[in-house]
Amino acid sequence: MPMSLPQSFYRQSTKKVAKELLGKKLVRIYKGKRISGIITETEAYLGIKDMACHSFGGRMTERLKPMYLDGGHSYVYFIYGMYFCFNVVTRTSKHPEAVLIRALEPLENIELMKSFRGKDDLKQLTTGPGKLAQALNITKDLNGLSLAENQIFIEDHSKISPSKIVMKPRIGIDYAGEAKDWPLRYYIKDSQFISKK
DNA sequence: TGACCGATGAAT
DNA sequence: TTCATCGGTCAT
Repeated sequence: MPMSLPQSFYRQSTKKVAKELLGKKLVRIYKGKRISGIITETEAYLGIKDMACHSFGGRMTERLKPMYLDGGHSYVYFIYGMYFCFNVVTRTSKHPEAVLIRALEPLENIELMKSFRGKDDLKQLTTGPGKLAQALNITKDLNGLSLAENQIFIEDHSKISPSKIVMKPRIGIDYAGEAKDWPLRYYIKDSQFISKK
């Protein structure tokens, strides 16, 4: 029986967590059913010194509260008036950093994902942060939760060797000054389930 | 109370 | 490459 990752996993450096989340399984429990996928793409957001990060400069508002929880909590935010993005909070409450989950390879209850997405194409179900949130029915209800609880959590699955991890600049943050070029986007080389090529 | 805008997606 | 999109956020 797989177990969800220990709290200690999330309290490591944000870059390390972002890389090591690749190959692990994101599990959402919906009405008693498991909806899951293998994490194929992530992005690290490095807190107060990272202009692309919501908590840049130490900003602290109602929306950002989950980022100031200890590592191992969820941070779900709403964007573009229609999508949710799912993040894993890292390190400790003194460091408002997180990892955005950008893409999954569908695994369990794929039919349920198709119905939530309103699409049949496997490649269109979870290849993007907004898409995967929709496929797993992730909404604001799941914001600020401990990943040790049983609504949404992450299980160990397969180890991705460093040679299979591609590093690139992050998506959609052109406004972020020098941080826009930092190679904080990670994905599994040759995976068919990536948000952009 | 309301002006502003985005860690996107889909179509082209 | 372009653009629809609109609720939430945050400063007032």
